[in-house]
Amino acid sequence: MSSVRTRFAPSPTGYLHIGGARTALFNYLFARHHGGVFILRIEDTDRERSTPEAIEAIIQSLKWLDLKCDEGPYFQTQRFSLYKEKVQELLSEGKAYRCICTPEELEAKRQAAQRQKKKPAYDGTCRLKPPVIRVGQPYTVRFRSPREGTTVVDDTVKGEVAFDNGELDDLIIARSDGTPTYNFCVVVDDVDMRITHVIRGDDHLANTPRQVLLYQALGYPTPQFAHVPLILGTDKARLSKRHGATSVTAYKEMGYFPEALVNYLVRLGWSHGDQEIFSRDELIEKFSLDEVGKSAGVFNPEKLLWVNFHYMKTLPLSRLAEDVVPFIAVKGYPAPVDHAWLEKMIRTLQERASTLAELVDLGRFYLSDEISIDEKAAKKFLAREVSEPLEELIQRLASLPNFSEQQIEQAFTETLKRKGLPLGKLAQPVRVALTGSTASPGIYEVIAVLGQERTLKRLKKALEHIH
RNA sequence: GGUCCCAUCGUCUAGCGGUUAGGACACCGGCCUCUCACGUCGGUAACACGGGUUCGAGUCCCGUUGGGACCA
Repeated sequence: MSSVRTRFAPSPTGYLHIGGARTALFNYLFARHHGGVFILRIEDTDRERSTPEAIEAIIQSLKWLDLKCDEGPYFQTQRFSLYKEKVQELLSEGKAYRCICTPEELEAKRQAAQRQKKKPAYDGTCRLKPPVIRVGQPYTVRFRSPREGTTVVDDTVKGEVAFDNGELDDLIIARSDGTPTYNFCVVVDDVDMRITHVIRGDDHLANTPRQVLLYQALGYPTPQFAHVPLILGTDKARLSKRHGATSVTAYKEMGYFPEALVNYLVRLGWSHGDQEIFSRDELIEKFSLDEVGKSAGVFNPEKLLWVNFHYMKTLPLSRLAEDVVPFIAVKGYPAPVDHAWLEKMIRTLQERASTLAELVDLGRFYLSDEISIDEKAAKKFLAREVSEPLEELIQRLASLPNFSEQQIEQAFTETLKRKGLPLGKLAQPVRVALTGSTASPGIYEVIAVLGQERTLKRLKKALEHIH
């Protein structure tokens, strides 16, 4: 048994889609699990719609998700000579034939067939009577598909799926300009790259019998197929742009972690008992096509958010500090130079933010001194009766030798004891004064992170506001 | 329209002939508490329908319905 070789073969017509990312992930995990090889092949034969930007975006997204390929990227546009060679081979063996029917004729036939309620398949004019081709006359090449019998696709996920050969008409494998067509290139490439397991979206299942026939004609064994169910939007239609963000890039920009996206995506269609969170090593160890479900799944952004939140709480602070920097920049805040301070700040916020973008939003009062104070909060908490305890607190905080959380807490309790107040009576006004809002991390933490100077400045400003 | 695929809480899913049908997200309560969260405890909520097979079907078979994909 030769070693496992899988491939991910996207068409570079846009950003890497969530569904594509999951297909890539499954291929990657399957290959890694079996100690095999994961290959990236760019299917860029549609020159109209393929762009270099899309190629770059796909490669970058895979890199971000940490799905490294062992071979490739290969580009189909660089492999035309191979396809042509294979077309010639089928032609010379009589397994394919030239067809001079024009698009107009074909269209007319199709319409005639539909009028008679027959299936609009190619009628086989040139298959039955080999055409005489004049010099320079354009022709397509069609695959001579068997008329009788059935073709069975052995699929790891779906089981054995039988197709009646009578339903399959003679597929065009080369267009009149000589370029090969999709199904043909796929088969030739998968053969040439010695792909052992074709793991791809459900949407390719109906194409598969044609490909199986092509394998047979070319004289190669078929790989093992595994068609994984599609990802749907909330309305149960195939996930697309109109369902909102669907590209990997978009999630990166919204402040999601690659680990979270991978973890969410792998569980959409695959499960391992009741386990929800998997490390990369666990994924490689546990992933199996046997546990991939058959039915399509609805993409649930809220669960993804929860998974991301999990990683927010568990990823090391140094990593969070590194990742959050670009999100601070897009908001226009100055980048904190003190990495240790950034980590302290994040520690107070990480169990309150689900994304890096939200982290920055919640931490805005740390990142800028131009805080906007919520009017309602100010009215309620920055009232006259707090001015006395606030003044005392300011004095105590100002005299602290080192500004530790413990000392800060002590300053609070002593002030409160003297004034006979519960903590809430002082904590909330201070919170509003320092953060502009009634909701924030623990007040001692906030003060410790802000530091003595900034804290006193804001508290004094609030005191002025009260008077 | 033809061919093919699919069907357990709202969503992701466990289940592989005998279960009080389990977990997770979301939602709703209690506790914790300086606010917001985290955490924790508990709750609402599902086998699409109809026939079989079987002592016994969520589980096997057939049909219906519904959804999806591909081709045109």
